[in-house]
Amino acid sequence: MQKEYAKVRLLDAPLQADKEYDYRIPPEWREQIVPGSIVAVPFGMRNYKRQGLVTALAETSDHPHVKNVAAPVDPPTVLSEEMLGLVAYLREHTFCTTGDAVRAMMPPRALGGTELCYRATDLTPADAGRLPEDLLDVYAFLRQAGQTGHAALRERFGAAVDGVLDKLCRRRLIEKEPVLKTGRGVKKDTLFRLTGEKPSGRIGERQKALLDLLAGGERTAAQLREAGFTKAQFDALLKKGLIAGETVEVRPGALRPGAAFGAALPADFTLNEEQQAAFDAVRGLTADGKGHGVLLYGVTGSGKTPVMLRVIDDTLSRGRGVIVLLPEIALTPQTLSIFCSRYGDRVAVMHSGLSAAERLDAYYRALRGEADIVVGTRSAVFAPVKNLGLIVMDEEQENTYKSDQNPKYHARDVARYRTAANNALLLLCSATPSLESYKKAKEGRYTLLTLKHRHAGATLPRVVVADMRLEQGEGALSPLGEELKKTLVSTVDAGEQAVLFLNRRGYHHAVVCRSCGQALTCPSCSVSLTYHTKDKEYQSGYLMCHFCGRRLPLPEKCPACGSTHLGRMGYGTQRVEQELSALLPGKTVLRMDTDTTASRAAYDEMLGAFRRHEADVLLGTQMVTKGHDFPDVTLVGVLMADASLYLDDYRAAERTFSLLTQVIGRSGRAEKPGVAVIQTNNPDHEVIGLACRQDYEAFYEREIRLRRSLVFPPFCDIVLLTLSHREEARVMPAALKLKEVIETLSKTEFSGVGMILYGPFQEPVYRAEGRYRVRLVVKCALNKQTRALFARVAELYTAEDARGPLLSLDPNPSNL
DNA sequence: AGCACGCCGACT
DNA sequence: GTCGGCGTGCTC
Repeated sequence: MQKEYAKVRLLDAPLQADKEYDYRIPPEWREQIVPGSIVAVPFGMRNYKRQGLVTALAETSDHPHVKNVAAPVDPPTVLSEEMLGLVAYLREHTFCTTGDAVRAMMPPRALGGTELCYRATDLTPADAGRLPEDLLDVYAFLRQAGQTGHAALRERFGAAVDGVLDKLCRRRLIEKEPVLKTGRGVKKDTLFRLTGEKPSGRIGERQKALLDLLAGGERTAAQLREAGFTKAQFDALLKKGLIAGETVEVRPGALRPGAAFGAALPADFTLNEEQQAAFDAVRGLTADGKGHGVLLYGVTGSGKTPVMLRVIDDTLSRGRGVIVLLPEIALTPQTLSIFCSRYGDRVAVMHSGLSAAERLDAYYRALRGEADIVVGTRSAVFAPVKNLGLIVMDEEQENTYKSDQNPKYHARDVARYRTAANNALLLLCSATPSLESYKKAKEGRYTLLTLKHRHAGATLPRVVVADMRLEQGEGALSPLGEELKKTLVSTVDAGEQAVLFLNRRGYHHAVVCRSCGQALTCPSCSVSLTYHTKDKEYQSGYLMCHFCGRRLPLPEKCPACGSTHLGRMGYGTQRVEQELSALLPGKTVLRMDTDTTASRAAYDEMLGAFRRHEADVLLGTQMVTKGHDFPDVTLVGVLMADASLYLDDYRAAERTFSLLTQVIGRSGRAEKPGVAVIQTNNPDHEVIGLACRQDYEAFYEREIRLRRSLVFPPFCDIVLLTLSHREEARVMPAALKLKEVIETLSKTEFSGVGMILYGPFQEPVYRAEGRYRVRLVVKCALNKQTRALFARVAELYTAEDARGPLLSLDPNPSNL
C-alpha cells in the first residue's frame, strides 16, 4: 500500500519554520514521490508555491488541515537515502537549515529557487495618474511589461524600488507572488527537421532560407535563433506542415579540463618498499568490505601521491567510485593534470571557479556514473559519485576544508559520514597532520601509516635561520635581511628562481618584544594579544585576547625579559615588491596575493608564467607554498616566519609549523640543492626550530601537551556565536541577554553539560558590511545534548528586525 | 521568511 | 473616525 502522506521541509524557510509539515500526496504522484524527492508545495495562507524536501512518508497525518503536494519539481530531483541522512546530519551538527544543507549538495542550477515576481492588478484606479512620480514609473513599467522578477526590477530601478513596490502593493495596484524557478538541470529545446512536404503557394524569403538550412540537417530553436531566424518564421513553417519539431533535452556542453598539461607521473611507476607496505596495509583493511579511516602521514618528499594513486586505481578496479579532495590552493592545472591524464574522461572536476553550466555538467556526469572519480575542493565531498568506495583528502590539515558559510561544515566530518555510510575508505594524507587527526590515529581510531623516508631525488635544502633582530636598527626596517638579500642576488644572477613567502595575516598588530622576540600572549589562553587603538588614537591603545575577550593595558616592559623595546608587527607584500625591484634591477618579480589573483585564470596564468621561467622571483602569500613544483627554484625565503605565530588564534603554532615545514620541504632536489632562508625575530622559538628540522613528532608532543593543559581542541570543541545588527546599540545588550539565556539553559533544561562561556566582546573587525558584530565563545564538548542546546538557542535568534540581531553559530570555526 | 492580526499615534 | 507604524505568532 502506497503511503498517502509526506513529511516535507521547506528549502527556503528560516530556522523557526524549518520543521516537518504534513502534505497529502495526490494518487498520481504516489509512485514518483519518495523520501528525498524535491517537491513544490503550497504554503501559508496565500498558498504560495515553495520548494520542499520530502523527508519521510506516512500512512496517516494528525494534522487537521492537510494540503496536497502540488507536484514533484521538474526535472524530477531526488536525494539518495545517504544524502537525506546527510541533510539531517548537517542540520544537527552545523545548526543550518534544511535549505542550506540541500543547496550544499547540489549545483544551484539543479535546484532553482523562488523569486518574487510583481505584476499590475486588474484594478485601474482613476487616480493612477496622480501617483507620485517614482511610484508611477514603476507602475507604468509593470503594466507594460507584465509579470517581472524582483531582480530585474532592481536592475532597472535600483535597490530603492523595494519601498516603491511595497507602497504599490498596499494600494493594491500591483501584486506579488513568489514564482518557482524550476531547476534548469535538463534544459528543453525544440529540434526542427524537414517533413519532406513540398511547399505549396508562396514562401517568404526568410522562410525559404530556413528550409535550406534545415535541408542540411536538424537544428534546434536556439541554433536557428542564433542564425538570425525568429520564432514567427519557424512557427509559420510548422503551421504549413513543412517542418516538424520535437522537444529534446539539451545538456550543457561537456566542459572538461584538457588532459595535456604534461603528467607529473608516468602512467606506471613502481612503489618503493615503504610505499608498497602502506598500500598493502590499505588493501588489507578494505578486504573486509567495511568502512575505515586511514591517516597516511608521510614526511615531505616521501611520495604520498604514488600511494594515493595506487589506492585510487585499486578502488576503481573494484568498480567503486572515488572522491579526491584538495585544498583550494592546491587545485592548479598541474595538480589536476595528474588525475586528468591518468583517468581521462572518468574524471569530473568540481571547484568554486566553475561556471554554473560546468558545475551542472560535473554533477550530472557523476550522478549518471559517467565520471567515477571526482576531483575537487571542499564542496566536492558532496559529489553524487555512484557506489562510493574511497574519499581521499590531501593535506587534510588545511583550513580551507572548513566552510565558513552555511552550512559551516568541515569536509573531513562529511567525508567520515559518507565513508561510514558507504562502507568506504577515508584516506587522509598529510606531511603535517592536524592535531585532531593525529591524535585519533594514535588512539587507533584511524589506522596510521607512516612514510618516513625521503624519496631518492628529494633532498632537504640547507636551512638558514636569519635573526632579524640583529638587522633592525631603529628606522631601518627593511623586510629583507642581509642574508636573504645576498642569497637572492646570487640565485637570480645564476639564472635560478626564488620563491618568497610572506604571511599576509601578519598585518595584525601583535606586540612583539624586539629584544627577546616574544609576542605578548594572553595569560589564560596563550593566544597572542592584539593591539587595539582607542578612539582612533594610535598611542592610547590596549591589548585584547580574541579568544576570551580579556583586555589588558599595554605593558611598559616585556614580561619575559624586561626590555622596553616593544614593537608592533606589520608590513605587506606591496612594500616588499618595491624593495625587490630596487634590489634586483632588470629582473622580473611576480607578486601573487588576493589583490593580484582576483580570478582563477590570473592565478593559473601567473603560476604558468613562473614555471616557464618568465620571472625570476615569485613573491606571495600562502598561495605560493602549495601544489606546484618549480624545477628552477633553488631559493625559498620566508620573510616573517614568526608572523603567523602571533595570530590571535590557538592554532597559530600548528599553522606556522605546517606552513614552514611545507615551504622548506618543497624546495630542493638532487641535482640542484636548494637553500631556505627563514627570517624571524625569534630564532629560538621552538616551533621554528622544529619546522627547520621537519620534526613533526616532537611538534605534536609539544603542542598536544599545551592544548591539554589549557583545554583547547582536540580536548574540547569551540562554538563561536556571533550576533550582528545594523544598529550598534542593539548588539551588545542582545549578546548579554544571549549569554544569560545560554547560562540558564545549561543550568536548567540542559543541566549537566559542561561549558565555559567567554564574552561577549566585539569581533576583531567590529563593523562589517554595515553591521556591528559581537561574539561569544563557548568551550564545550559537542555531543547530542550540547548540540540540542545550541539548536534551541539558534531557533530563538534567527530573524532580524523587530526580533533583534541575527545570530550565527560556527562549530569549531577555522579562525577565531 | 512572509503574512496577518492587533494595538497605538497623526492625518484625510 | 482610519491609515499605517511595528510587535507577535503561525505556517501542514
